Amino acid sequence: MKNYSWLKNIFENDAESMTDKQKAVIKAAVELFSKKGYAATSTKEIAMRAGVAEGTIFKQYPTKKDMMLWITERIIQKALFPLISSGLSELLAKNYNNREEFLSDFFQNRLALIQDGVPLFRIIIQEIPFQPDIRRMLVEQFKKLPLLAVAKKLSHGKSSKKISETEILNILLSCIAGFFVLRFMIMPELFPKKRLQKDAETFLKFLNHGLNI
Amino acid sequence: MKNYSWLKNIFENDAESMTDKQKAVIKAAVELFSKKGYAATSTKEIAMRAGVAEGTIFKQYPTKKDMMLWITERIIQKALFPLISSGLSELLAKNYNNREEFLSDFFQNRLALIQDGVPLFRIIIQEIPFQPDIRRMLVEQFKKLPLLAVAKKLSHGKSSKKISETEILNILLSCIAGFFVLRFMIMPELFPKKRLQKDAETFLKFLNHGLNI
Amino acid sequence: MKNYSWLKNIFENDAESMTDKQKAVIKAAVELFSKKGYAATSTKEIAMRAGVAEGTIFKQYPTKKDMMLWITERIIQKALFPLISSGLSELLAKNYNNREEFLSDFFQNRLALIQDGVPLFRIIIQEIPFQPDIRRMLVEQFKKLPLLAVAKKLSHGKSSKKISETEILNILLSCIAGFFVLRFMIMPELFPKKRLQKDAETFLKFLNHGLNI
Amino acid sequence: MKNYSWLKNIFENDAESMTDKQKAVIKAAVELFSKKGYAATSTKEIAMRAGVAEGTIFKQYPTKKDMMLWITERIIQKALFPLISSGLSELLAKNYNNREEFLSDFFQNRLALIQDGVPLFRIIIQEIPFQPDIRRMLVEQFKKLPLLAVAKKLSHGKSSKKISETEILNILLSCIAGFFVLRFMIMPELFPKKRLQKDAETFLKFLNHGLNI
DNA sequence: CATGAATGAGTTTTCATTCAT
DNA sequence: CATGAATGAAAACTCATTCAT
Repeated sequence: MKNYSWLKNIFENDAESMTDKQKAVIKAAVELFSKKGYAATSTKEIAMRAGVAEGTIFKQYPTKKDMMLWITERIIQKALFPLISSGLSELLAKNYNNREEFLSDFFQNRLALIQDGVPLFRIIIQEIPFQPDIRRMLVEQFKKLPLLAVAKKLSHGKSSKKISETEILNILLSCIAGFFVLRFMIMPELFPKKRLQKDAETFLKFLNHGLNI
Repeated sequence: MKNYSWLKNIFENDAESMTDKQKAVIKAAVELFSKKGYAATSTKEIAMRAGVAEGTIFKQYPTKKDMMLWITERIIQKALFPLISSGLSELLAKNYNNREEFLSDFFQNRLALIQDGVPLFRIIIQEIPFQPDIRRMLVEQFKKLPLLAVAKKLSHGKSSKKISETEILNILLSCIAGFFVLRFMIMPELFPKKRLQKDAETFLKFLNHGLNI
Repeated sequence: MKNYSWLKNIFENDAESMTDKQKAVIKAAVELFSKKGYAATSTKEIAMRAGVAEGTIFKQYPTKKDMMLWITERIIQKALFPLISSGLSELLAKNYNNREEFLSDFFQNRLALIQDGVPLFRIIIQEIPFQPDIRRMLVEQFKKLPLLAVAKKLSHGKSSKKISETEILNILLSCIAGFFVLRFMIMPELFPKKRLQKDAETFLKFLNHGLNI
Repeated sequence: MKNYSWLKNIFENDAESMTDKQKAVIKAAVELFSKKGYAATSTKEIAMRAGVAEGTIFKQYPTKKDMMLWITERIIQKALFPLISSGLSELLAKNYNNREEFLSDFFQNRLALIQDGVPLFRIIIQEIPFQPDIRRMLVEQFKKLPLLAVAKKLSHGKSSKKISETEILNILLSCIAGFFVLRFMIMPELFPKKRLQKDAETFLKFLNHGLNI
């Protein structure tokens, strides 16, 4: 986990305003929150892992919770949101012969990035049920995405159109969320990473067929 | 949440060996673990909500963690496992005209029960990433189920059979997990309960079509 | 200071509901607050002096401030207020030949009690400027006293009556407060306790003459 | 409190050796010590209010306590002592017809100055019980004053001379201390500032009569 | 002279757990 | 079986102070 690439994005805007120690604190916190959960991680542990004094943490964030909210906000804005939205407009503009090709483009490009971001997304998923703030932030960010346009594009398959775009979206989100949550959070032991690529392909075909309701 | 029906199942085997106070402790713990998470719930809170003295908790379980493991074990054995397995053999024995009917029978019958058990299942989902014990228990229980038989039955549709039964199972579990996790844990605000029944029907149709890979 | 008699009054209503350890906490806190001030006293110090664990303190009072307010409230209600009011109605009912006799009765009887209560009153005086709660409590208690009646009695001397009863009261309170604050809080070194009795007598004569405005 | 005039006196000797920032630190410290007390004021707060970095404070004074002692020393030497002594020799030299005139001159001239200095004197009064250094300093300064001469002058009224000059002094100090401490520290709410002038006049008359023991 | 990041000892407070009653 | 006072270790957080820049 030492060098997962999303981390640098987290500091994007603040790269210069933050010292190395401050970044080390965030890195340590992300790693520990991801591994043990927010509530089960002590500030002392974070400080030790970051190689700083405990007081240093509280210079940056008034409370432990503030730190967690800063982190989750950045994860959503700098890792999760870009992951979903990057190239979405190009994707939508492009003229696809069929839906499977579209889905494939959308999905496959993101697979490696998603895997890389798993430690970050675990934090979001873990804290979402307890932090309305995070839920609000997520909804806000999602509203900015042209998700209905995507759904519209997807409904232009052989579908008999009895199903609304919102419904398509819900189904898609449910399935994709399930695909990753099950594999990376709930039952990682049951899903070897080697098979991920192949599983994803099958899953895509399934999705494509499914949308022919 | 006052009287969700699964709770009585939890005490099934121990109904007589447990006093009312002991049951109250478990009930309070379940409610609080579900609402705030295990690590963020204090034994003092549990005692207060249960209306017992702090010491009473430790008469039944030597540690807080023991209590949690007892609870999660019971949830898996008395609520989650029965939920999935009940009537499964009858279902398998029955001769279905088509797959959709089978799926519908399987799914619809369980919808109300699932909703009822949400507070219990939340605890499992929340603690799974941090407790290998729970993961192990889950895998063990699942092995007892004729899931592959179900998958086999499902593959006898119009499917072109290019897809293995294990793959069908994985897809099904992913989608169903996603359907409920998204709705009951991650983004409850976005999915009004009134629409649950209708959403489930659409989702079923989608699953059925999807399996025609 | 080991056994100043006011302390038992502090526990009056709660004597049975409080354990020995709880009382020891209060005693230690009173002594330390009086000696070092509230803000400069740590809960660890209090616990050590009381011979209890630090956690014990917080079983009784949610915060250190709560403990201080409980203490100050009791001091006002069980030590300061009774000190002033005790026997006041009898004093007022009695027929005095002259004012000096009245003042003398009022003052002299209280001298020993005041001295005894100094450690308690120091806490009040020290915290009053920073705690509006205490000021409010004090005003409330003082309103219950027949102070204007006392002032009236005092104005029935040879006074030419150009001065209102409220003014008499203010003067009296100012002087008496000054007498004790200077001696017991500001400059104890300058006022040997041996001379207190004699000083008080002179002071009384001065007051008596002064009221002949 | 923004511009109370005594403050400039505090810097008198050091006006040139101190930078604006250093003066701002002292001003902020005085205001905060006066409002919240020394022990309850953090150096961070002082730095923020002064608009300087935290480190700046420790360039001038090695420790927080040193700063407080510097401040209290200056208050005593540059505000409290001059307040009492200014014009005292002239006052003593002057030939007064009666004592009331003398008292009035002494008292009235100082009323505005005292009011102005209240925030400064509060610090002294608050810290006196806990800082023997301050008590020593105060006694030292007071010894320089011709207070006994004042007392002698005051005893040359209609007094029957049964009372010593020291006793007169003690009485006077007690009463004056009480007058101000009650009004400006203990119970400011009960004494509207509008009435201060009139109250002082009555109080003076009372003092004058009182000294006719 | 001034800064502010960093420190680490100390403070208040929480918490799971024990045990005498 | 149940209580709740008591514990002490650990948690979150504060603070005066240092030091490299």
